[in-house]
Amino acid sequence: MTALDSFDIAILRLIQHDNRLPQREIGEAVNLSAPSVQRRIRRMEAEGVIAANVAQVLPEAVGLPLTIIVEVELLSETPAHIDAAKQRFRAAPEVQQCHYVTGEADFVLILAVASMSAYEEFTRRMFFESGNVKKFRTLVSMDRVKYGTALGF
Amino acid sequence: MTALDSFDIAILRLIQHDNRLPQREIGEAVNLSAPSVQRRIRRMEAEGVIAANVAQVLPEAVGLPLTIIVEVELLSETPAHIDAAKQRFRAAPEVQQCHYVTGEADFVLILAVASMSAYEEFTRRMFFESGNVKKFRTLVSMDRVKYGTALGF
DNA sequence: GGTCATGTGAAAGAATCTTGCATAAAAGCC
DNA sequence: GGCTTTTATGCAAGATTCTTTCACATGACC
Repeated sequence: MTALDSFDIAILRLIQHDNRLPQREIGEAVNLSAPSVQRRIRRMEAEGVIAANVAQVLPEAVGLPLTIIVEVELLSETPAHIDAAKQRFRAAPEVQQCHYVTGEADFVLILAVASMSAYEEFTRRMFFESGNVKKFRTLVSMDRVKYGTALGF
Repeated sequence: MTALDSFDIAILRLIQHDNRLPQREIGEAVNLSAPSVQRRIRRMEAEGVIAANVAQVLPEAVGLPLTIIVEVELLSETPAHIDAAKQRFRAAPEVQQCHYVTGEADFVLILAVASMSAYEEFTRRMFFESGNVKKFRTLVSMDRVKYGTALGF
């Protein structure tokens, strides 16, 4: 993965907020021609610097108004159990984000669910039936104050 | 905000993973003409159902390899203090996501920072100098197991 | 039945993306 | 220094995609 120069950074800064900006406009903003912008974007996509191009959907609009953050502590923390948990969480549709963390918990999950009962069902399925969860801590979001994947660079 | 039908849902399902899919291809996948797909996407953008169209940038690539999750508990929880905290967190470039939550904490932050010392500097600036933070709990991400804004619908 | 509102597809037009190519700057190498 | 190689650039043409127009179909409501 080759290093990014200031043009790449400037392009990323723009498209991480709006990836439908025409290449011509990006070019004007960063002082580059449209084809150059395009080649740089393609290169960064190929390198994985740009992980994905996505539309951000309002959770409420698709019937998932509840955002819930859960800290999960496992009983067994052997590599095999950790990996099994990762796979489980990754595969669960309710899980929007999942982090394997150091500190007082093993995992932090961010969920998008339809209701508290949907969350309860999730906890049964993912925490109790698996048999490897020691405890979990639930934090219900009242306000998604800041949301998205934009970075501060 | 008018309700979404099954076509809208099908379109969202596709573009929340790849918003550069040609309208023609989306149309073929959902059995609609390209102009129809386009009008639906426009409508959903205008209504806010589609909150944004963005490129997801790999944090490592732009010098922010550390993802840190912080739970923050405030001293004073008056509405004025809550709002002040929301503004502070929203404005901080390190803060990628911020949730105001019920439960054992007031806020959950997800940070993207360059290093542990950058994080320490952040805690000084945001937690100590503000004077309204009772305590905070730090969880450092070792693995972004699942990451993004895609929803499971 | 008639009217209105809404959504649709086909086709033309506009804008954007993509590629080929000649050139220029930078890097490596005698 | 002078040469070659590599890499990136802009221009312009071509291909693709997006956008608009328009006539038509469907269903709701009197």
